[in-house]
Amino acid sequence: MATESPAGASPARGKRADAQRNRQTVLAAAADVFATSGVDAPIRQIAARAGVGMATIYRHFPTRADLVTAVYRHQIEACAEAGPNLLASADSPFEALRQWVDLFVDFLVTKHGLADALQSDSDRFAALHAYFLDRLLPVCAHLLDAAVEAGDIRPGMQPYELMRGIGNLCIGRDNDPRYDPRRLIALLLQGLQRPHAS
Amino acid sequence: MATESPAGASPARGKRADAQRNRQTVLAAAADVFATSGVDAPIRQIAARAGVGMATIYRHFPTRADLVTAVYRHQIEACAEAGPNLLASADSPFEALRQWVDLFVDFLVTKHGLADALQSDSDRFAALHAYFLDRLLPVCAHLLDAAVEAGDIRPGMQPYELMRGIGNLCIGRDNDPRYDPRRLIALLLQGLQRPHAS
DNA sequence: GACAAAACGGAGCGGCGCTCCGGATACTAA
DNA sequence: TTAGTATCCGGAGCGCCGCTCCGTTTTGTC
Repeated sequence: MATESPAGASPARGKRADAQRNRQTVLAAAADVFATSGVDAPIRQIAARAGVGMATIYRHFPTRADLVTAVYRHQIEACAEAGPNLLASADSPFEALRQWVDLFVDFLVTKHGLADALQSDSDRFAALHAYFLDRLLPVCAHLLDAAVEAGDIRPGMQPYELMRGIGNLCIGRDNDPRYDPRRLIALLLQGLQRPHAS
Repeated sequence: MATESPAGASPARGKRADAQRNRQTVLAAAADVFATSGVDAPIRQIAARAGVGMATIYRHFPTRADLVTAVYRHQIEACAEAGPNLLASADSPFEALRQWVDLFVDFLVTKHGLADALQSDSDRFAALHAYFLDRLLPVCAHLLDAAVEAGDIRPGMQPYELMRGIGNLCIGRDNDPRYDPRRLIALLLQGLQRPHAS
């Protein structure tokens, strides 16, 4: 499955030893810097943190999106894999959807500027956007379909629109007590529910 | 009312004639450039368009937010003033709220990158954020209160959270048929409605 | 140990935000 | 009209950033 993934996964096979080492070093440094300065942090800063030249970073991760993707790959995968599990364990498909959305939101909110980057109209992050969609859209679609089929929500909601809406709501300064994306997203999901008395 | 407004309104009184002329020239150029290149367009570009030095722009509009505010001031005011009118003319307070939100969304969506700027965590736009809030938050609060009092929606929604949520949903590339912020916002408002059968 | 392929590092280029200051310009008073 | 001055203008210049190019170093192989 993961012998030779396409977008900068871990193409360590066949690479020189120092290249592999540097790749890991850069990844660790980027994770640190992203956590403190956000995913928009200057490449120079990451390079300095890693004790490495800038060209090395660009060589391993041609686009900023590639670097961000690589740093958060595991968590995105975990989120994707949680979908089917939740569907099996939750009381209802709608409850599964709600829990999955919570997972997704928690992920986005705890990463400085990740949600911003996801919706940025700058094409610097296009690959990141694409990766999120490729990986998470099918999961979301599956959950939505299940909820529709169970009669929990009414049909018509497009997965893409829902995911972008959720992502958008997570944009902004963190830790503002006046704004909690979770409350609005809960409202959104509630608006999605099929009225019980119709 | 508007004899001497605080944040760069039209402090033309007492200024030299050329300064007033340049102010208008810059405003017109900025409106053009914003429309084509978005509100993040380089200051140099606006200066060139206006046939003016950069320092002239910074002198009249110290912050980018001041320039953006000045360019869109009339439309923001119109949106603010529409609130009470809609409340008087609509069939119900909730309907007035819905129409006002539509107005607000139309305004945001038709301005390249305005919504993005509003929620940007960069403090370059802090003043813009503040101006929107100062001007529109009371209107939104009034509409919300009226709708709550009429029993249209349930209480508890904070105006600030609603406005930021709407603003956030408007972020992103324009003219994507797969994503229409209006649909999600309609869903949000629907989730806000008091269930008719309790 | 020698050799070539692979990888590295940082100087350098263009673009941008913002400031600084010598020069031009518009008002005022005589 | 003219002289004088406060006001305003313009763009060179500084620092920061993304990204690339190329001389140098490291690694693996024979």
